[in-house]
Amino acid sequence: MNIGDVAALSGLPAKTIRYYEDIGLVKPLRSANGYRSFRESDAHKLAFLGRARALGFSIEDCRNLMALYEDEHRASAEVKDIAEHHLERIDSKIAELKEMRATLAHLVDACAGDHRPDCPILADLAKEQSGEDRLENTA
Amino acid sequence: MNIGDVAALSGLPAKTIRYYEDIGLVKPLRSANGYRSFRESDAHKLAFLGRARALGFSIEDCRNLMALYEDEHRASAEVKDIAEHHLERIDSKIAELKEMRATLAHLVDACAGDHRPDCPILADLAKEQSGEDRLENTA
DNA sequence: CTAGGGCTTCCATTCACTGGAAGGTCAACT
DNA sequence: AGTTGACCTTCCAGTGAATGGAAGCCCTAG
Repeated sequence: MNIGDVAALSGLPAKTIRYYEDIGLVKPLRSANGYRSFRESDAHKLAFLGRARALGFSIEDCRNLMALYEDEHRASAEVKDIAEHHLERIDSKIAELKEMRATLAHLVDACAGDHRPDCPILADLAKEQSGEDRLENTA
Repeated sequence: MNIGDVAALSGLPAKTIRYYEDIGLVKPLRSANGYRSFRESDAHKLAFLGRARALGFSIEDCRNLMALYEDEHRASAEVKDIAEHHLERIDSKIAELKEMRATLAHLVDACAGDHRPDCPILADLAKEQSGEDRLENTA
């Protein structure tokens, strides 16, 4: 299979597949003409990577997950550990975004959004420092 | 004020402040010794930037928000527009993360996490393509 | 034999910093 | 006067995970 074929199969852009070879995630063979030659197993790996990335795993996580996948003697605990850590990262990211969302939604709500210059959003961004900060600076 | 002082005041690392000067977000004066010399207004700007960034606005958004902040004849509608777009981005990001979270939590839940190699997480990542994909490829 | 599509490599760019090296400056203490 | 040590300067490189583009092979169809 040429790169275009695995790209179609895995749903990954050819560019990305080349990049994955660059960083050692796949090691396709080479045809006589210099083209990358992908085996079934390479296509399978790439699909695996695509799904892991879609779940938000980092490349390093993917590397580790692949290694575990290929290790018949793995302990599922190791996989679960990676997944649980990732779940925590997702959760804190969600929490962070929700907090931003809450603040921002509040400000957007308060803003008239008309032709006049008065704007609670800008007022908030420009406000003097909050309680804790003021304490620090006054101390 | 030297850079360390505004860093303390704004809560931004000195490195970041230099970077902001680099990309034209602040324009501190220079002392005879070559040190950056920040006015009150610069410190104020940096605090503004810090808060906007903390709300997740991109640097380009920050640039525009600053410009609006400094424009007495702005229409609050312009500010609100930027904020609403950002709110949408946040919402779709949250939705995306929640979806990941749901899938991942399900898999983590199903995984024994013991010494045995059997692992639903890996099984899912390695599975043959899903319904839609199979349709596409069979066609 | 030429046009096109697919493939190759290499380099630059993205975003928003961050780290580090090499060196100048300044205030304080010996 | 000398020397720490904290602070400041510039410049270059790296982060993550690709993505864009240029220049140039390769292969097939017409």
